[in-house]
Amino acid sequence: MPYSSIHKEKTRARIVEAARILFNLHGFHGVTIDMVMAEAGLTRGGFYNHFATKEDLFCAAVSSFLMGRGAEWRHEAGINAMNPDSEAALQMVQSYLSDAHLGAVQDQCPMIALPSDVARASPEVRGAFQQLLTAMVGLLQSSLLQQDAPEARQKAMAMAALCVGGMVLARTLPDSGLAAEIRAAALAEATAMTGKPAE
Amino acid sequence: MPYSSIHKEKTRARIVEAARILFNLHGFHGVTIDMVMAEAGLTRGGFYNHFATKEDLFCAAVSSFLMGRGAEWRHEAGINAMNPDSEAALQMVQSYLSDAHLGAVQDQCPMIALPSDVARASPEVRGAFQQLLTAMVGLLQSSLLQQDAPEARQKAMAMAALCVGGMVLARTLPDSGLAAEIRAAALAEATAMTGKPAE
DNA sequence: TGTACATCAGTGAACGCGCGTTCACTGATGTAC
DNA sequence: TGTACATCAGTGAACGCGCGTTCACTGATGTAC
Repeated sequence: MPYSSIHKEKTRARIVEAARILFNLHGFHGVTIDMVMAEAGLTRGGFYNHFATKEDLFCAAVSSFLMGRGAEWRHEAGINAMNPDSEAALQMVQSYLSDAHLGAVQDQCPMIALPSDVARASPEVRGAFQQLLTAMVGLLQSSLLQQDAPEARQKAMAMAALCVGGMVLARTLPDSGLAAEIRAAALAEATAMTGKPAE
Repeated sequence: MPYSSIHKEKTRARIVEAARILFNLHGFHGVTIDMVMAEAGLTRGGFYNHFATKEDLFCAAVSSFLMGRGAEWRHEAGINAMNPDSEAALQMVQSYLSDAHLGAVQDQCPMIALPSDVARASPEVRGAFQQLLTAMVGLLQSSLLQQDAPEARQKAMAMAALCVGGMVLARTLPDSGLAAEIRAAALAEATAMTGKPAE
């Protein structure tokens, strides 16, 4: 058994991380296996020791956000189901719709950077995408003051749609002033959903 | 001057229409010049009599939605700035988030079908995309009861973000039940924004 | 402890294919006479 | 009115390039003795 058993895992993780960043920047078709492997400090041919196809890599890259930046978010916000806190939902929404999140394309949520790429990808990739949304909705719902109210799930879903929609639009508009206006509007309405009792 | 002067225009329009549909279905990179020209009943080489590059075609295709299905929407809703009507905004939101709009990928709004493709395209394409959003926000704002209130524009923008975000997510999720839930949540919250006085 | 070996992660050249774009050409059609 | 001509929309073969994937090979490293 040459090479320590964790050696391959580490290499694989490096490839996935490089891919996640490059896909965010250039989209699925704009990234080549060569680019990914070079960014990971490797050469082309070795790729197929780790993944069967480019689409498998895409799937792994989308998934990886959940355990990477996604986990940071969970921690930053200090959210858990035991500690409902409307501030936590507010912070998450603010963070998601922030200048920083819009500017740091490399570390953006794939739901913003890659939605139409994923929509046309395999069910596996779309499943990974769905996990991101499910996690986000769960996080938002668990941090709503009235998290057990029947409308809580609905509100959490609408907040997620506002966040993703606001950011997808902001990322695409060439007029950054208009983009900022959209994000501000989404933030304001999402904030309104955070604390108010369900009607 | 061989061929009537409108002959070329008609051919061009046929190419753009074929492109709009194919881009919606397969994305920018998933569509080839051959596919577009064949769909328009022409052959490859003639393409460059009408467009300088594939990206020019993309721009024209995105733009064309505004005068095509977009105009229908304006008409269907019977919206104009002189006749503010909260029903009109409601109808538009319902139509945008409807099963029919999700299912008819061919005629979908490009903001739903192509956001990440456009985000990585030229400023011209992004400008065409921006016109779609501007039109949608204008339509929504002009149909709000309190359209002159300072918050009216903010509400219209948030409603647009909800509509686009809800549909982008719904189109990408593999679980159609979850997708329907997201659309319903977006619709419910957007509806709530329609009629209530600004707070 | 030291050494030969077996394994397999990684290499890099090559394959096959498809795509955007170019170009010399054809032929349908409006116009001049 | 009829006909020759000029124009240019449309054709289809070809070019050049890049990409996903394959494959025979290499060499670093853990293990057996």
